[in-house]
Amino acid sequence: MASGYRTKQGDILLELLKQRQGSHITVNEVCECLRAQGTPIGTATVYRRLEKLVDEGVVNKYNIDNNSPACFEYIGGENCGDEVCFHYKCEKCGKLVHLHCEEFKELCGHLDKHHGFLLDPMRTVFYGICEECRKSIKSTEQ
Amino acid sequence: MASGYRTKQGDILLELLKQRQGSHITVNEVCECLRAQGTPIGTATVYRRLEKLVDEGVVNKYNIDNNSPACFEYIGGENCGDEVCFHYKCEKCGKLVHLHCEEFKELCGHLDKHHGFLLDPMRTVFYGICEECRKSIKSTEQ
DNA sequence: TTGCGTGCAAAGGTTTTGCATGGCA
DNA sequence: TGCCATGCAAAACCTTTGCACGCAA
Repeated sequence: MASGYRTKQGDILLELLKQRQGSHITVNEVCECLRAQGTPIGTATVYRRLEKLVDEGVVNKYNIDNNSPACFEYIGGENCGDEVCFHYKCEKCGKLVHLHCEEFKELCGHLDKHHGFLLDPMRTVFYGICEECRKSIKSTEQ
Repeated sequence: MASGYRTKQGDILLELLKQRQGSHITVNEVCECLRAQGTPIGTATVYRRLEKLVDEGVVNKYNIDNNSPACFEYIGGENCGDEVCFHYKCEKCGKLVHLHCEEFKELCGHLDKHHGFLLDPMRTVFYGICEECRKSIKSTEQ
């Protein structure tokens, strides 16, 4: 899976990502963290390594907005187990949540059979409003 | 609904968007089209007007990638009718396609009932590989 | 006349790229 | 030793912002 040379920087980056498993981190945050802990890595290198990790399926990349930086998250092919794993992002509070649900297997099957489209759950993010924000909106607006 | 002054540029932009109904267009493409037809509008103005139109619900904005420009589409509250409208983006050829399908109503309903999540079809994009690219991959790789 | 809309240019921020250097195998 | 990875700086790109001017109401 992993191609190319193994480098110290690669290990450092992967270690940080693993520590942050379950949450998301931007390239800028990665660089700041590494600088703070005394193991700085160049920005370009971080981008290049992350791109490879995304290709390998070890890391997910989320494009939340066009103007905010991309978010990365370690998944290691394990986090979501053998279930199909989706994410949804709340447009109000910004929360990103994992979803494990059989329903989505059906969705994948449907897209495959009826639309010829092979869905990539890793990269697909549902946008909308989460339960908590819906409650707070209701109680505020009325 | 529409607030503020009515201007010539606003009419021109809206007219172009209506002509492109059913497809997507970037800010850059908008500017080039208008320049080509002899009615140029400043880039900043296009951004500002589109932002308003998005707020008014007349136009949809899709952030497909972090590095590609945002796509805009005229809907006028009508285009997708009462159907739920989704998009999928091919990770290989970059194609962005509309989907109209009852299946997604069920998906919305499921997310609502079982996960408390109010899906925003306007902003949700499915990523994966389209039919044509799947065929070409098969014939190329093997 | 008032004040929003426009257009130009500049700024802001993220991501990519070129090139010389350093490190892995 | 050969080649990929790294790091710095510069470039590229999309989008936003400041400000003076023009136009709608």
